[in-house]
Amino acid sequence: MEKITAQNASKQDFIPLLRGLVRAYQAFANFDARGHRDIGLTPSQADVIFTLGNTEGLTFKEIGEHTLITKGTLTGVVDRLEQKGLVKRVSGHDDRRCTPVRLTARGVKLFKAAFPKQIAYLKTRFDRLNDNDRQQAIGLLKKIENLF
Amino acid sequence: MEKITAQNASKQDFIPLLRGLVRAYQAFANFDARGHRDIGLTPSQADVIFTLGNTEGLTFKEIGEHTLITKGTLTGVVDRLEQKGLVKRVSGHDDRRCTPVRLTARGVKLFKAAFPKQIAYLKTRFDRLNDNDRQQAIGLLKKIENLF
DNA sequence: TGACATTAGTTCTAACTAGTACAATAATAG
DNA sequence: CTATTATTGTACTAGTTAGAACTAATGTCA
Repeated sequence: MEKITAQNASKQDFIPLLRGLVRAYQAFANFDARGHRDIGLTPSQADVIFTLGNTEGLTFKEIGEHTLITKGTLTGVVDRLEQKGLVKRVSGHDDRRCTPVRLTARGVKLFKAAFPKQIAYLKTRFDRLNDNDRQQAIGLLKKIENLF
Repeated sequence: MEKITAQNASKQDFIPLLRGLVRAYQAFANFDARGHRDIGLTPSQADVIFTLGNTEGLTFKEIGEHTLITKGTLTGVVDRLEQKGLVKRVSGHDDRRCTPVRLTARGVKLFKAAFPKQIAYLKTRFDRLNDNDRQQAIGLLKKIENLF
């Protein structure tokens, strides 16, 4: 139970875990982003398109909960997707504060082409991890998420 | 070996792992950022200050390798830290392309106060994970990093 | 040595990011 | 019913982000 100082702080037992989490995430995120770039979408834009796929439209709140994009950011992301003609804001929700967002015909077309392609692209790498490791990792990552 | 379609793509075995990784990282990053905000630093700025602590100065390349901040971004981060008087660019490196960055006296003072505090803050949460889980997670995260 | 490639850091751009403040709407309590 | 409170999405800000083009300095090789 030694006091933490500027000298010994880096030697805490949990630091390798912290660094492992950051590096694993970054490695994945960079790889994922390379796939999106071929489609002409940013990671956030792809995240929204893929979330809206196979739905009849979702509100900003729902999209945000699924993608972890905060609402202030989401306004801009949806703006750009709307400019590209891939989604549209819809009116007529029971709660008039809510604005559902739907894929346009072009958005659906892009979704159907790009989503399976991106999943297949990711699968080539994730498949290198065996079932046992994968299951263990899922459990441990859930525990880590719940620490915070 | 079924073909991946827009319908079944979300049901691939690796998706829960992908989502677990993203959510664990985000939960950690948000918690970490709350700690930095009390110091008046952004996560990237804190990352640089903490990397420079206990060194005689590091080049942009070295800082980038440690923090995973790309060089284009790092220029701006160091600019702002220099404006705050926390770091300074130093000349005199053997390789005249290199620009070492050092903490100023104020930077050292901030580092010595803030670094142990942030580590202690993170430790309160990471300590809730037992040794066995931590060791397993470190190994699995390394495997995940190496997938990409 | 001279041509060529590589590396370090800067500059610029488009986009994302969290946070705050705000307006419109809805829910709740008295 | 009405005052207060909470929720939804937008506007705005400062800062981060990756990528590409660029300059200066270094390394390589013939």
